[in-house]
Amino acid sequence: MAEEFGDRAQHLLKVLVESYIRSGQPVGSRALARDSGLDVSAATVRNAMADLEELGMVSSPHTSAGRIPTNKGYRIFVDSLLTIKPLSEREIITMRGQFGGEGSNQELAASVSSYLSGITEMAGMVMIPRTAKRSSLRHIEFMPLSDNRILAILVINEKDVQNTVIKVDRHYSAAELQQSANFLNSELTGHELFDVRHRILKELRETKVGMEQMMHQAITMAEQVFDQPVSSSDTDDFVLSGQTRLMGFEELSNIDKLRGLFEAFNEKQQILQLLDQCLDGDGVQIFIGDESGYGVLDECSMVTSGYQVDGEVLGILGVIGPTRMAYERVIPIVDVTAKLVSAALAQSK
Amino acid sequence: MAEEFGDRAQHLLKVLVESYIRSGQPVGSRALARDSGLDVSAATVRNAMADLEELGMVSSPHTSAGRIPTNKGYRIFVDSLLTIKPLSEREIITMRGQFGGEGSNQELAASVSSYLSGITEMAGMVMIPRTAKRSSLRHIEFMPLSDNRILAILVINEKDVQNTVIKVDRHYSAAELQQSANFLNSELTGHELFDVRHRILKELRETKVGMEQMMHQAITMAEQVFDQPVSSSDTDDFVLSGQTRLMGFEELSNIDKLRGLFEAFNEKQQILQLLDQCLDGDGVQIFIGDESGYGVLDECSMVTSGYQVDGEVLGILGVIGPTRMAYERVIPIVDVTAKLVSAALAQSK
DNA sequence: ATTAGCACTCGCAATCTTAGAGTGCTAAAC
DNA sequence: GTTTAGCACTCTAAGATTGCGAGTGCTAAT
Repeated sequence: MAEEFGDRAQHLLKVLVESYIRSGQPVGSRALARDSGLDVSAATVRNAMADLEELGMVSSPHTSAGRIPTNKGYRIFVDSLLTIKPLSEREIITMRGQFGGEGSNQELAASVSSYLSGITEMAGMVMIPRTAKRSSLRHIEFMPLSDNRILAILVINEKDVQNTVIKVDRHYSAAELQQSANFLNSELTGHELFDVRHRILKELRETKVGMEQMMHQAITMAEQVFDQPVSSSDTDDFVLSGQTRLMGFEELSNIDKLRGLFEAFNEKQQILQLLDQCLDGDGVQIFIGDESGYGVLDECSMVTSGYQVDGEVLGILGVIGPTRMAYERVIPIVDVTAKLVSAALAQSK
Repeated sequence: MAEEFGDRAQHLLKVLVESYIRSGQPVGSRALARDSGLDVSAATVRNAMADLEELGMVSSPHTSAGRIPTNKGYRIFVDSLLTIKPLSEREIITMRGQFGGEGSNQELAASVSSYLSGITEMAGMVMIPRTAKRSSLRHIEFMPLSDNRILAILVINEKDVQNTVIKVDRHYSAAELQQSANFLNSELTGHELFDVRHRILKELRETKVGMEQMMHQAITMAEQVFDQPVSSSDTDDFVLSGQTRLMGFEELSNIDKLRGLFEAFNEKQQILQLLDQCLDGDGVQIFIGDESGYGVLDECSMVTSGYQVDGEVLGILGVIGPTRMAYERVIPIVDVTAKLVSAALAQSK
């Protein structure tokens, strides 16, 4: 019952949010009555506003100002009131040109992130998930370093390369390492990283109990290589662009708030955690303000969508901007971008 | 003559700058007379101030405020008036513990940058120069990708790995690539990248006119690999930490200024250019305000120093902070850090 | 050359004023 | 019972006014 409110109230909320998004100013009853298209007086609107305020949808900054939407109000707005303006054919075509199949995943991500930032004039982000799933090992190679350390080079899929340094108990010659690599290549190449990590190594170890010394060493090394988080530096898998655009927004002119936000961007960890939550859902998802339970995003919203290959959500992309953003424009942009990226990935596979 | 001014004026300028750095407030004649230790009256100080103002060393924000140093005033201060407080033995020992010889150059740079930021409470930066000099090629390896593209993997020195994708005219088999790599390894391994790029390939091409097909291909590939800027992504060689700390400073509370600064940080290019200028000089160098001819650094100073191996300056590290920073503390910190990094690099070599 | 004295300037913060926007309530109208 | 008009009231934002304190520049005396 607390959530129930009539058609007119809904309509008014919609118009109010739209108006506030446009102007950034609290919306008064007179203006709202005029803009609503309804043939009601300002007094009636005032009554409705009082109800909406009681429901926690709107609030007024002070007694004699108009109303502004609360996070909850925004939530209702985007969930059930928003009329999305689909992109024109033209726009989609323009966008399609942006994401050529060239370059590594890293490069693609950077380009998409920057594109999102540019077109929405907010901050763009692309997360590249740990490549544990859907990534098959192409080749493995060892190289001796000083101090009993070995450089392992993994080639994954078609484009991506990862380097890991492991430590071993003694010095190995180049020839020995070559042998180990050959063995591992013959056993592991073509398998998905996920499988390699969770099954194959174990099997190898178990089945070949009496195996010769060399294989034993090889497997020990491999275990060390694949034990690490696959993406060598855990922070490489998240690209943020155009953060500075956020400095242009009124609601973020408070330096301390801005600072908190930028520090969060630098941490990455927390943002990634947030994005991980989106991995489950389907289609465009929206975080409004600190719904995420994450204080620094106070006056911000995130609009995200997963991109996928073969029907499986691989990663997340989206934008971060002020809560007061043009959702009806941003949502289809993020949506289409995710689909185009999915398509580009499918094609390059 | 324009630059000449007496001992007392110099002393007063020194005390003024120190006082302003401490308080951030314009310094009045009375306070300055008191703090100077000189047995003179405020009126005398006022006369001296008038002279200094004429010389462009100080200025007053408005008629009835005290004086603040201009960039030129700061310049004189750091060049000839500053008494540097050397670090205590204790502090140096603590610092020495920070930079273990572990990890790649990238990791070392990140750690140093972050350390500088932490201890100075400003932004730290470390530039890793293109590894063209002082970097010897350890190993080269090719791997076929789709679409006639080849992944080239370079191992440089002991720790660093670089990946480059090149395009070729036809498909090469793994065996063919192995052959090419073997050939190149035998010819190039152990040489410095700089030489490889500028001499050896050329020589090879010239001397072996009638060489067999395979070698020809190998050299063509190698030329493509080494033609690129050696650091695969040109932006990887600059690590900045703690930018957000800059948001805490009064003089950068202007959002637009801050935005310009952060955009410059994102560009990297321009900052790198600036740092390149430091490569020539010896010891600690200081940029004050927009001396660099670089507007966004308006109210900022950079304190930098080169770090070196075998007597050759390899890269630059330092800090960025407000012009009004505690130079007498920051300068020795940067100085010692550079020396410690040099030592750490020498050791790990 | 240095100093004391003094009039003067300026910025800052506090206080007050006014205009405008918008509300909440009440009583009448539909 | 919902809707409306009317009205008193509240609050803010923007100017205007004032007093204070800090600091200067000038002048005349030391």
